[in-house]
Amino acid sequence: MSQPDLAEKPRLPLSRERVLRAALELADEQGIDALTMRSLGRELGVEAMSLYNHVANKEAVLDGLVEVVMGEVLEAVDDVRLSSPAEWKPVTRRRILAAREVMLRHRWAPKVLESRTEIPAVLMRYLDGLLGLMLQGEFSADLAHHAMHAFGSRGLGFTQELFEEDTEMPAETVGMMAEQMAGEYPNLGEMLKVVTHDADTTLGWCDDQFEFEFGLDLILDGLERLRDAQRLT
Amino acid sequence: MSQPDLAEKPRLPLSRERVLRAALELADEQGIDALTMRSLGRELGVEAMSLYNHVANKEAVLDGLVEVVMGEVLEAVDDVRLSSPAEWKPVTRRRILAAREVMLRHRWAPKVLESRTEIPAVLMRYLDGLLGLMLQGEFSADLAHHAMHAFGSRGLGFTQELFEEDTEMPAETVGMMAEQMAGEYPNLGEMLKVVTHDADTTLGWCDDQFEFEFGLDLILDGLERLRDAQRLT
DNA sequence: ACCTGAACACCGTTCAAGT
DNA sequence: ACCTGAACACCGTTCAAGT
Repeated sequence: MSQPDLAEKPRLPLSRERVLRAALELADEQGIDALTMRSLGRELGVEAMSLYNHVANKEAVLDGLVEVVMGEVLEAVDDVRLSSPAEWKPVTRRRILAAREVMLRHRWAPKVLESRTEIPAVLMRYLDGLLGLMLQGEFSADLAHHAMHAFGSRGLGFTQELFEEDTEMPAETVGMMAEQMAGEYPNLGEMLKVVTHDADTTLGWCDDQFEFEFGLDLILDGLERLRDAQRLT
Repeated sequence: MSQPDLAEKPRLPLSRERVLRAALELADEQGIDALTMRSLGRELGVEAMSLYNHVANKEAVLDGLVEVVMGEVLEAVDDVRLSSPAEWKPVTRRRILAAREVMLRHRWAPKVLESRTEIPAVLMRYLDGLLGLMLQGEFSADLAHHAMHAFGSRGLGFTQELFEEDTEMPAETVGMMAEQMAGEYPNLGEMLKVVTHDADTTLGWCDDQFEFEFGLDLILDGLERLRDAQRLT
């Protein structure tokens, strides 16, 4: 057919934008390991090699994903000015939990973020905003600096997960596990026994969101105390 | 030569032990990315495929590395019994800093640990020990549970590094960077200016060990406070 | 029982060739 | 200017063949 392809799909041209959008979708739906240049090409109905016309290489794709995700974070937290220093704690708390919601939508994001060799500019922007809250909250520059380190990845809404989020289990099952475990791991066994027997205790087994907020509040409270101590001197 | 190889090196036979020792050395010296089945074979003067007679696959090698590293950690921290509950804080602190020393000797360890899909038994053993200290310190099972989550990877002596440890810089250089940065990142710029001008402030620029201990103490202090509050009820 | 060589199915990426 | 096909240099791993 020498006719111009009237019947064919418009097949909008490739672009960095489209490549990144496809990459995001792929990572969200199939995980970051499923994202290869070849699979990404397939998703776009194109050979893998065509992608190199729009992105330098795979690292550039990952950099782009970080930009997109951090963009979502920055959008979710754009309230910056405190009307009073006292607002520091609740505002910071809200901001970090908002960042966390974005991270939970893109579970691969922490891993990709961690794999960057240069600090992405979007991350700098976010950290600058977080630091701004501390300065407005009347932290000294020095204490604010330490605070940023103390937050670590928690400031972005995630923690290093030492073990995968387990599937939900009925309290009974956990109780049985406790029995089994008690032999090799006496303290874990004992803890599990108590935690699962008290009904009024934190529900069932590890609730990641609860634990995240627990750790976050521990740090926020500690920092506030240090700030107040520093003010008196 | 039909003679038996008297002159050749004894060439002690391969074994899981030897494979792991070579892997450890390779990872320590050249980084974890340089550890491939082929490079590991080369190190041992053998084809990559021979390794499969002694380890199931590459994942098994990484599992083995975790065992070795956590073994070093467990060795470094075998003091367990507290003579009094009050000892909880200093002993826990020492234990975690001892674990950190091992991690600093094997910089790839956090990444490998994080990549395990099952919780390694050696890790469980370590966590059980840490939990034991908390229980001896008269934490309730529930609070001890939350505390373990709050520690996260810090309990093992490392934090998620959002940016690589920069090379040491003279204070002047940092000062210049601050000027440059102030445009795009006003809060970071301001912080840097102050931090680098105060001579009596925390030395120079980010001291990782200092920041780690700062964050650790923040958590330990917070936990102790919660424990004492819980005791009164 | 252990080691090897060739091969397979995947990567990311280069490059000359097509349109 | 953009896309493609063949190819290269790497992975981890399988398997039949050697000793």
